[in-house]
Amino acid sequence: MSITAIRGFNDILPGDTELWRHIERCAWSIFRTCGFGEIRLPIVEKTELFMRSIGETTDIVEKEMYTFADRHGDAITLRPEGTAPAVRAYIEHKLYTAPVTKLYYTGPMFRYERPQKGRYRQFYQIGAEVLGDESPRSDAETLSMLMKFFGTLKIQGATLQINSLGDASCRPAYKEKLYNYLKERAGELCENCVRRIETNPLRALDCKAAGCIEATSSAPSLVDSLCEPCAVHFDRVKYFLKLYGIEPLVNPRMVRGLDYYTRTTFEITADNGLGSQNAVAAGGRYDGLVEELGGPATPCFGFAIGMERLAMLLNREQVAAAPLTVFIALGIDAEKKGVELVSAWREAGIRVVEDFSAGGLKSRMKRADRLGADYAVIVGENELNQGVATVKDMKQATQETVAWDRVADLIKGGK
RNA sequence: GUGGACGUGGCUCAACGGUUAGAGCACUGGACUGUGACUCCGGGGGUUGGGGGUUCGAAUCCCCUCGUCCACCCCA
Repeated sequence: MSITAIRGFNDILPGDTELWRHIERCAWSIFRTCGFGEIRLPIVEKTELFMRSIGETTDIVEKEMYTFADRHGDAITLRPEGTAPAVRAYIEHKLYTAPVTKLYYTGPMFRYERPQKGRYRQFYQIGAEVLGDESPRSDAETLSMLMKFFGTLKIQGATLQINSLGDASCRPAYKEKLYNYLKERAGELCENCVRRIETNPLRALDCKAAGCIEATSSAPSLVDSLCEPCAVHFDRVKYFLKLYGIEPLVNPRMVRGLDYYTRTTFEITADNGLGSQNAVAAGGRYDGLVEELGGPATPCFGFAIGMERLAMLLNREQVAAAPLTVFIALGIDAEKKGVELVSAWREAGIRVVEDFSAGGLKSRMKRADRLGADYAVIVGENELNQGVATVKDMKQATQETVAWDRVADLIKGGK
C-alpha cells in the first residue's frame, strides 16, 4: 500500500461534495433570511482558549485535542469546536457594540477519538451563534430555524430533546444536592461515575450503565431545582416552540459535555442509519462564556450540526446534478470547430465536456454513456458542411439535428 | 483509551494447510468502417493490507503492525 490519508481523516469525493454543497447552500439560504452573517474563523487557536471555554475536566480537553507546540514553543490547538473561536472573534473585534450579532460558519473540527461510523478525527460542522440576546424567544426562534433547515432537507425521524441546566444562581446548589445523593449511592455506580462525583456529578445522569440508571432514577431532578428566572426562561422556550409548531421532548437527564452551557440545552437525534452516533445537531445557551473569556457579560445561544452525519441521512437521488453534455468531434475539421462551439455552449450555461479520445463513434458513445452524459452532441463531416450538430438525448434514446446556435437552447429546454 | 468482527483484481465475494488464487460485475478489443444500455466471442488485470514466524508447502495457523467496521467511552 502506498501513502494513505491518516486515520480518521477522509477525502470527500465529487459524488459526496455535490451533496455537501446542497446542504451548505440550503443552510446558508435559510440562515441568512434569519439575519445571520457568515464568519470565517481560523482552524488553529491558542490552546488556552479551549481549556478556558470548554472546561479543563471535559473529555475534549483532557484527551481529544490536537495540541502542538509551534516553532516558538507556544501551545496551539486544532479547533475541536466552533463556539469558542466565534466568541473569541466576537470579543476581539468588539462585535458586542451591536445590539445582537448572529454568526454562521462552516468548516472542519478536530478531535482525537477512535473513528467510528459518523465519528471522524476531522469532521465538519455547520454552526450558528446568536450573541447578545437573552430572550427565550431567541432560543425558540433559533431552534425553529434549525428544524426548518432539517425539514427543507427532508430529514426523516429527527427528534428534538431539550433540557435546562440552570445558571450560576441555581446550578451550584443543585450540584451540591446531587453530589450528596451520589455520594450515598457510590457503591451502585460504575467506576467512571464514581470518579465523576468529584469532577462533574451531572454527567452521572446520562450514563448508560444499568447500575447508574437505576441508582440515579430517584435522584433530585435538575428541572425541578431551577431558580425562578431559569424556570420561567425554560417555560417560555417551550411555549414559543409550540407557537412555531415544535413539540420538543423534555429530557431532564440530558447533560452536555461542554462546561459553558447554561439554561437551555438541546440535541437533535435521528435514528435512521446513524448507529450509536445519532446526534446530528446539538447546542444551547452559554450566557457566561463571553464574560469568562474577557468580554462584557453577554447572553448567547448557539448550535452545531454534524455535516457527515447529516449527509448520511440524505439520499443522493434527491440532489440532482445539472445535466451533462458530452461533445464528440469526428475528424480534424470538426475538432477545430469544436474549440469554438464548446466555449459558446459553456457561455450559454450548459455543462459540457469534450471527449478527446480517438476511436470509432461506437466506443466514444460508450464513453459518453459511462461519463453519465444526459446528452451527446456529435459533429462530423456531414454536420460540419451544413452548420449543424446531432444532439442525442441519452436517456430518451432520441436525437435530432439542429443548427449550432440552437444546441444550447435545445439542451436547456429539454429535460 | 477498552472490547469484538473483518482486510483476497476497480467493486461484491469464493478457494479443507496442498497444482499456475477463481467467479460475477466493471474495464478493454472484436462481431457492428458515423450511434451508448441488450447479446455473443476474445483479452488485460493480484507483492491475498504490511512485516515476521511455524511448515516440505501459508490467502488459510501464530505474533506484531496498519486500516475499516461495530460496540463501549464520548460527541456533531
